[in-house]
Amino acid sequence: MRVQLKRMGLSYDWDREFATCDPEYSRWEQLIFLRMLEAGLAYKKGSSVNWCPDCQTVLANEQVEDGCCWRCDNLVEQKELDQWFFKITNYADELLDWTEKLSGWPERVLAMQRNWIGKSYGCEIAFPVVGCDEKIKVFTTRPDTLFGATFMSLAPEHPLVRTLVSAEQQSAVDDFIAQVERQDKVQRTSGDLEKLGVFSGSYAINPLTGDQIPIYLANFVLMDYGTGAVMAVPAHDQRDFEFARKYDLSIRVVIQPEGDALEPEQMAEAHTGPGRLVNSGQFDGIDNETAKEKIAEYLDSRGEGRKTINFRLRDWGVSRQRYWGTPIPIIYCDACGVVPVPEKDLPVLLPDDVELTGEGGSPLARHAEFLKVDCPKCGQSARRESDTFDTFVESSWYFARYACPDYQAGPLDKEAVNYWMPVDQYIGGIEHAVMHLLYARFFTKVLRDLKMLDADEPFTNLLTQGMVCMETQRCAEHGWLYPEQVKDGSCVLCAKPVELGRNEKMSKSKKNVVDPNLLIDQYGADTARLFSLFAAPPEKDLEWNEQGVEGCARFLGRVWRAVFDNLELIAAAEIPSQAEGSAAELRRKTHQTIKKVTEDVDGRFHFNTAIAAVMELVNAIYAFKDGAEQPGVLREALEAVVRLLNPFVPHVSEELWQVLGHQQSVEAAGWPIYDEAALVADEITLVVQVNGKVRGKINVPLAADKAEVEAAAQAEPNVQRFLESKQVRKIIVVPKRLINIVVS
RNA sequence: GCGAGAGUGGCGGAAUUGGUAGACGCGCUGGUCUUAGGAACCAGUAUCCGAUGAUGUGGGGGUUCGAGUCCCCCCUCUCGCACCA
Repeated sequence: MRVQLKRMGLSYDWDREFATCDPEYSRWEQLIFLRMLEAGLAYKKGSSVNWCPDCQTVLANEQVEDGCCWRCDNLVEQKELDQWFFKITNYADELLDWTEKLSGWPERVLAMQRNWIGKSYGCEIAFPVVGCDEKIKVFTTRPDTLFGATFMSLAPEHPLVRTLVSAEQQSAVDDFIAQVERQDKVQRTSGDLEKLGVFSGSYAINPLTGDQIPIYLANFVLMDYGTGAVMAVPAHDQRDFEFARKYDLSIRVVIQPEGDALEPEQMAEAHTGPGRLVNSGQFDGIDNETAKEKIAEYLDSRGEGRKTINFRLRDWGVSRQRYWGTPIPIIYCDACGVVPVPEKDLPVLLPDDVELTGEGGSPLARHAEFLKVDCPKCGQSARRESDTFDTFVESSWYFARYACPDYQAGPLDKEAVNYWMPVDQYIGGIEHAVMHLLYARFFTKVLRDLKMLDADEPFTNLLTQGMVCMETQRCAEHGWLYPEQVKDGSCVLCAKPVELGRNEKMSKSKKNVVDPNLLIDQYGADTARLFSLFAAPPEKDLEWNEQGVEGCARFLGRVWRAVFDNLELIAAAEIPSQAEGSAAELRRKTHQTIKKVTEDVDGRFHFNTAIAAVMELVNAIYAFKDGAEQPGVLREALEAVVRLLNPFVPHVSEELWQVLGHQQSVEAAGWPIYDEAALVADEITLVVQVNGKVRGKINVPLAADKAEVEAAAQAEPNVQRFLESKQVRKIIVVPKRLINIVVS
């Protein structure tokens, strides 16, 4: 990896290099964990967790994509396990608030994070159960519809289900739960799943109407959102509406939209929009937004409910049953319980003699020597934690450690970290929008609260670069083919015609890949660099295209020849401070290009247009025929090309800089500065429009005033044709750009 | 369903503040040089028309002297989230 990065000529500060599996890095990571433990930001609890049977490990919610493992794409199961968690929910509000302040981040990443955090304002309401002391708590964002709650839906996993089921309904409920359990989580949350439920046999009491309402179990109610119980308002919630129709439950309209009169029997769908309250006792006539407040206050005053805020975000489960990862520095003692590893014993290192059987399960859990440890408190024999941290923990603070990679006295040298952090410009793929980028933000806030650094946020500006894509190719007999396995549209193995597939992200599995080493061997690192910057703006996917690569190689050849072909001519030439005639034009182009490239690169990252501008300058150099008269201007132009290209093609530009007669590196020459005076021409071309359509162009002196410009425009022969027998009503002059003559 | 983004030549893409739409590159066409060209250089290349010109940035309206750009409605695509109560 390092060799390849160097081969591409990338300028990393290798002095700061470290690996997150270095013992020193583990030591400080484990120390951070111990501090989090003391601060109550890390805790252990038994819960239902995401389990990937293929990886044989637990996954955080963020790491489950469409019900599948983010790494291996296998279906994720639920499993009851004791796991370590980080209290990211403590920071839910702050993480959310800052999404409004991170102006240097792409909106879609912020939107994904907001979505993930999922803050919603609502009300928690306690429903008494008939013939039982228990109350069922529900979370709702619509307390205004409480009078319309005609039944209740519980998640099948709800802890009160066992208490609530009546003897008559026992077998029906058991069947239903078994049926739901058979469905995996993807099916369960797929949206078009048929809504199914079963009556529990018990009734709750609607605290406002006093009505007894049946309690159902429903497959669409999720235990891990809200309280796992829902007050069902069929008239004003589509899901409840469908459920009520299916099981013939009563529907009560409590919100009437303006100018309409809803009747339960005639409704085809729930009314979820605004309106005024009806059938709602003392709240009748109030608009529903106001009613949300009023009813919440009323419930609060009677101790039956309170306003709450609910988050979708769950705490970050960090235990992994993998070998590769930082060991969690914890010891379990029969006498003392959960004991943190003392600081002096850090780091807890992975044993280097584990057996990787491939059978699954953590190899550490089977490693007797690793597990065996004496309790630091009582000295009796105890057992080490065999789980390791999610590797996202490592990537959550490495950027801060880069500020002080050799610091010995703690995880972070606060002074150095405060100097470097936050990172001015962070670059990463969009795939980490709600994993790495959320965890890194969380960790930064934790480290701040642990007084290890001062930054609130880790990354001021974020660029989500696109992926490199290429056409896939497939042979009926041999499957996916590497590009070099295709000759003239046929498979080299069997000569069968090759089917062209979609443009997809380069991946080994689909064989649509380019080997960087071969690419560098054939074209050189500079061509590879130039193409990847020129083909598309960095945030877009890059379509790899062999002909485009060749075009870039061709351009570098053109630059090379432009220098060598003119070398003799410019050998003794000095850079001029002004020029005449065609040389003045070239000089203007040179300085305009310096300006354009500077502005495109600095902050805008529009490398493709910057490179295009240099290409224009090179084209102008080829078109320039008066080099013999003013060789200094030619030298200036060629040197500008070389200097402007330096960040993109460092090897070629360094070489050419020497050829141009310089002793020092082109980098030492610094970035070129444009001469403001060289940008302006004496004469400028203006577009003349008549009624908004281009009818001609005129050349006028730069200093021409408005009256002169107007006169010249109207004198243009082609323009005159369109002015004949027309009345000029208005003339708009946009300085240095155009004139629009409005006629009737 | 909700949220975000996008839709411009044969292709990748430009147009930064409302001011010449299509920069630059690929591809294609023609030419020069050459034994040869898959090298290099030059010219051309949005569409329609013989031409002055007309049309043209997913579709339809609007604001404006002027709209790819601003506003409204609609269509399509990509990404993310999703029975979130």
